[in-house]
Amino acid sequence: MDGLDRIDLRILAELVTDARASQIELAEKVGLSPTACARRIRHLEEIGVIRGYRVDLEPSALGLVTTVVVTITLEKQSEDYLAAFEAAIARCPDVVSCHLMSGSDDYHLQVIARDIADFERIHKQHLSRMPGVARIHSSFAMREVVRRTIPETALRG
Amino acid sequence: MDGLDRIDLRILAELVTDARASQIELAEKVGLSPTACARRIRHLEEIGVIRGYRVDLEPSALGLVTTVVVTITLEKQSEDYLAAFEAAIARCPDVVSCHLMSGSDDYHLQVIARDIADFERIHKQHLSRMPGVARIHSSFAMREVVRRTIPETALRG
DNA sequence: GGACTATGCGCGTCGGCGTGCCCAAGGAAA
DNA sequence: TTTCCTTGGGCACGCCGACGCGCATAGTCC
Repeated sequence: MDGLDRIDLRILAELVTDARASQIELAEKVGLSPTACARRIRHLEEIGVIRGYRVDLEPSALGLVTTVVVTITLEKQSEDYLAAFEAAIARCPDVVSCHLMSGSDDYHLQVIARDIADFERIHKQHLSRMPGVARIHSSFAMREVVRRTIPETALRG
Repeated sequence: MDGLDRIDLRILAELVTDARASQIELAEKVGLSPTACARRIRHLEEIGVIRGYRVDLEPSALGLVTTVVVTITLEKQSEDYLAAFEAAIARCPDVVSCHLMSGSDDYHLQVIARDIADFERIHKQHLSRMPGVARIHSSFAMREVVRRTIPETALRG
């Protein structure tokens, strides 16, 4: 991975702040000419560091104020059980993150819903119908303290 | 919040896919004229639905392959304990999400590190020094199954 | 029927972006 | 040490396209 130098990281840091900055603005901020800057960006896109450019939406402004942390335990942790569950969970549109955890056969999910009633719907329609599930445990978030897309450490020269 | 109609949601869905699409491309996809489309986007920015535009980076391409779910319990849950902890955690650059959970005095965090050794550094330098912490429990993720910035449900007409 | 909101069209201006070429620095080999 | 080659940066040009404005219009609510 690490053909990235300080300038690349600075470019990425700027694009995290504002992905719509023109190459000219960008070039000024990182101390490069626009063409050199453009070349580096294209390179970062080609090697897959940059996956794309997305709008950053405010969930609460869309009525999504209920974050739930869900822990799911499977009945068995055989390959096919894992695969079946993961295929199913990937199709659940309310899930924003899902990780298979080590040290147990658990999955950790984050689900975002409109309210508690909406989460009940998600629970009934999706979570409780997942294949091979032994146990589901849900915890509601009262407040969001930190939200980031990537650790700041990653973009420090 | 809900002055948003189907067209607004379609615009947002397109911008989640590609925030660099020109207003002309965008307008075609949602079936509007460019000017009308631009007006709606500006409106969405003004009312705070759109927070900004960010590059989408691939953490693994930056060497960040270790996601850790951390649960932290405070000694006391008084106002000042919570405030002190939250101020401290917001300053920790490796934390990508932190929620105060209901039903207990726990915080749920997601931390992204380069590797296990890097997480040990984070643990020593930051987590174990947080004020008012009684207990820290860390679980390592083996695989990322789902990653989204916002539930797909939110943008369905 | 009047007012308001939102759309569509056409225009002009402005600025971005990409290309091609040249230059400087660093490394390797003779 | 000298020379060649490669890598990355800067400059200048020209084309193309986006953006924003103003106005006319349709649909809607009161």
